[in-house]
Amino acid sequence: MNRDAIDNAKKESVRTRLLEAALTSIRRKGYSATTVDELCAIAGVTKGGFFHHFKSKEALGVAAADYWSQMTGGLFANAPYHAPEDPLERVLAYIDFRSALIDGPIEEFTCLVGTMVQEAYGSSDAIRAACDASISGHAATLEADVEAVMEKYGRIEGITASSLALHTQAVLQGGFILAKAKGGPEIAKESAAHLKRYITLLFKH
Amino acid sequence: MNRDAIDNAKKESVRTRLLEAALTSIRRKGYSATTVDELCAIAGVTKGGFFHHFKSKEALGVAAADYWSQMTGGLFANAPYHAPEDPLERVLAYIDFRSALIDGPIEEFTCLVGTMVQEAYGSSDAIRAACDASISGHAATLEADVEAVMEKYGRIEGITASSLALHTQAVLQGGFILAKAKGGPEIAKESAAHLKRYITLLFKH
DNA sequence: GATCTGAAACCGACTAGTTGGTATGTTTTC
DNA sequence: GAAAACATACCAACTAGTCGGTTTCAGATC
Repeated sequence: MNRDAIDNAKKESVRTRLLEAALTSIRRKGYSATTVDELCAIAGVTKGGFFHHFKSKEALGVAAADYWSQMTGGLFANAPYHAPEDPLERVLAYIDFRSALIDGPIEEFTCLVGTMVQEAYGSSDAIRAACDASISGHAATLEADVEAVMEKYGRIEGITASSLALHTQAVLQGGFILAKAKGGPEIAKESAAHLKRYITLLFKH
Repeated sequence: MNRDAIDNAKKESVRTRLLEAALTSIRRKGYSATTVDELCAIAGVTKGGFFHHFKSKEALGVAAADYWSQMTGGLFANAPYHAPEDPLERVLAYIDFRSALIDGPIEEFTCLVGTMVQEAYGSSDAIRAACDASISGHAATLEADVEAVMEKYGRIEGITASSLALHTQAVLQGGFILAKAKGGPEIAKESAAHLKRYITLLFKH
C-alpha cells in the first residue's frame, strides 16, 4: 500500500465509518431517533470529528442518502439481471433480483432513503431532495429497459416507461413497510411476485 | 344534551384533542420528532394532563394507531365502493376510492401507521403491533371481496385473497413514500392506476 | 337539597439526562 | 509551516417523565 492509498484510507475512513454507522442506525430507528453522539460512538470519533466532516446532522442525512445511492448504484450496475437479451426478461430478472435481496433481518434489506424520506420530507427539503434523487435515479436505470419492452412488445395506453419504473419502486417500498409491520420479509416477497405477474400480464398477452 | 353527554364530551375532549394533535404531527414529522410538549401545546393541556391520559409517549403511539384504525374504519365502512353487486367491481371501486383520497397536502392523505411503523418497528413492539393490526385489519375488510372475486372469476395459482389484499396496501403505502419524495400526490395516483390495471388483467382475461 | 367524600381530571413546576452544536485546542500530513 | 483532521470541554435548549397539589363532579348521606 503506497502513501496515497494509506492517505485515502485514513482520509475516507472516519467519514465513511460515520456514514456506515448512519446507514445502520437510520435503517433501524429512523433519522430523528438517530443521534450524532451515537454515530460518533459507533464510528469511534468524537463530536469534533463529526462536525468536521458534516456541518450539521441534516448534512449527514443528505450525505447518507448520496452514499446510499452510490452503494446501491454499484450493486445494481454489477448485478446479473442485465444479462438477458430480451428486455422483458431483463425487467423480470430485475424483480427476481430485488426479491432475492429481501431476506434476513429487516434492517438489512429495507431502503435507507425510503425510511428517511418518510420522516424528513416536511422538515428538510435537502434530505427530501436527496432521497428523491436516489429513488428516482435508480428507477431511471430501469426506465431504459422498460422503454425497450414497450418498443418490442407494444405500448399500452396510459402507461409510460417512467410511470412503470416508478411503480416498481412503489411496490418494493410498500413491501418494506408491510414487512416492518409484520416483522418478516415474506409479505414483501409476495408483493414483488405480484409485481412480476403484473408486468408479465401487461406484455405477454 | 343530558349530563351523561356533557360528561362524555368533557371526558373525551382532552384525550381526543391529544390524539388528533398526534395524528397531525406524526404524519407531518414522524413519531420520534413529535414531542410530548408540542402535543400538549396544540391540545392546550399541560404535561400533567398528558401523562394522566397516557402513561408514556409510547402508549400515546399505540393509542394513536388504534384511534387511526377507528377513524379509517368508519370512513371505509361508510364509503360508497361497497355498492356494486359484482365483487370485482367492488374491489376496483375500492381502488378508485383510495385514489380519489390521494389529493391535497401530503400530510393529509398519507397513512399514520405506515409512517409510524417505519421508525418504530425496531424500537417498540407495541407500536409495531398496533400498526400491523391497523394495516392488516383494513386489508382484511378487502379480503372478503377478493375472495368473492376469485370464487366468481376463477382462482389463480399462487395467489391468495389475503396476499392480494395486502398487496393493495403495499402499493398504496409505497405510493405515499414516492409522493413524499417527489413532493406531490401524482405518482401515488399513478401507482394506484397500475394496481387497478393489475387486478383487472388478473380476472378479466 | 345542602353537605360530605373520594376518585378522576388536570395543573405547573421540577428534574435528570440528552440533544445538536460550538469554541478552542492539539496532532498529523503534505 | 500551514492547512486539514481530529480531540476535549463545554453549553443552551430541549427531552420524557415525575410529583405534589388543585379543581371538578358524581354519588352517598343526612
